[in-house]
Amino acid sequence: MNTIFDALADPTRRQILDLLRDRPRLVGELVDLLEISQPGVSKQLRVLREAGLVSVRQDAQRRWYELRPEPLAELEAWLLPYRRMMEDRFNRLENLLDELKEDQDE
Amino acid sequence: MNTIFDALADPTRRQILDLLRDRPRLVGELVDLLEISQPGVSKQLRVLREAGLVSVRQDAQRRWYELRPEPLAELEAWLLPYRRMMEDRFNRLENLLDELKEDQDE
DNA sequence: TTGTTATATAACTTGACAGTTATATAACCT
DNA sequence: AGGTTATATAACTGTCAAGTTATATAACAA
Repeated sequence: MNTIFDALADPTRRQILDLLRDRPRLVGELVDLLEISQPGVSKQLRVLREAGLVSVRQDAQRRWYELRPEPLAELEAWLLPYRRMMEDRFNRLENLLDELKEDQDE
Repeated sequence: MNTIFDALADPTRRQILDLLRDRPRLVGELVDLLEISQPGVSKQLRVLREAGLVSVRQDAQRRWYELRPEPLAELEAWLLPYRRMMEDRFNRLENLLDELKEDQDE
């Protein structure tokens, strides 16, 4: 279940995902927008496809790549316990500040 | 700003973070729990330290490593627009199902 | 057909990085 | 001091993956 983290580890792939957030795009469009070769883009799209993060629709010779955000739920799930920790820490900090304020008011 | 994704890309580092969620730990404890050498652990701890994900407290020859979840907020921020997409998709699906149900009731 | 367009795949190169062993550092203990 | 414990750093190795160029595939256009 390593694959989501792997897929997101590469900045080019994250850039592709960001671009696909606007709308589906052809490979050629992505090649124009990114600064790597067409086979390079195709390779990254393959990784994203295998991670389930994009889907493809064929249209004659063209392929429309579309974002599929569902697998990111796994990331969210991983983050959950850490988010709780962050909230706890934040609350503890707030309480501390409140106490300091009360001390000052005395 | 690539560092958070990089830091989380490696499964050993994620394992370390998970272990530190329970409580701060000594390097030696982590060495026992993981299946890599002590220098290997120290190396990953260095990466996590540089990403701000752990802090260290020295205690004689020992070093307590503690989780610092704050930098994960960056990940959360990155996820935000994707989460919105997921919610939209989910809502659209719900509406579709509702409509189907209505059609059936007629 | 033949040529062109759009994308994928193969083969290769290079750089980065996770892990290793060996060694340095430095604080403790007797 | 001398030995031990805990960790970090250095130097090395092997693997993997991101990018490249060259080529294959396959759908369209004339």
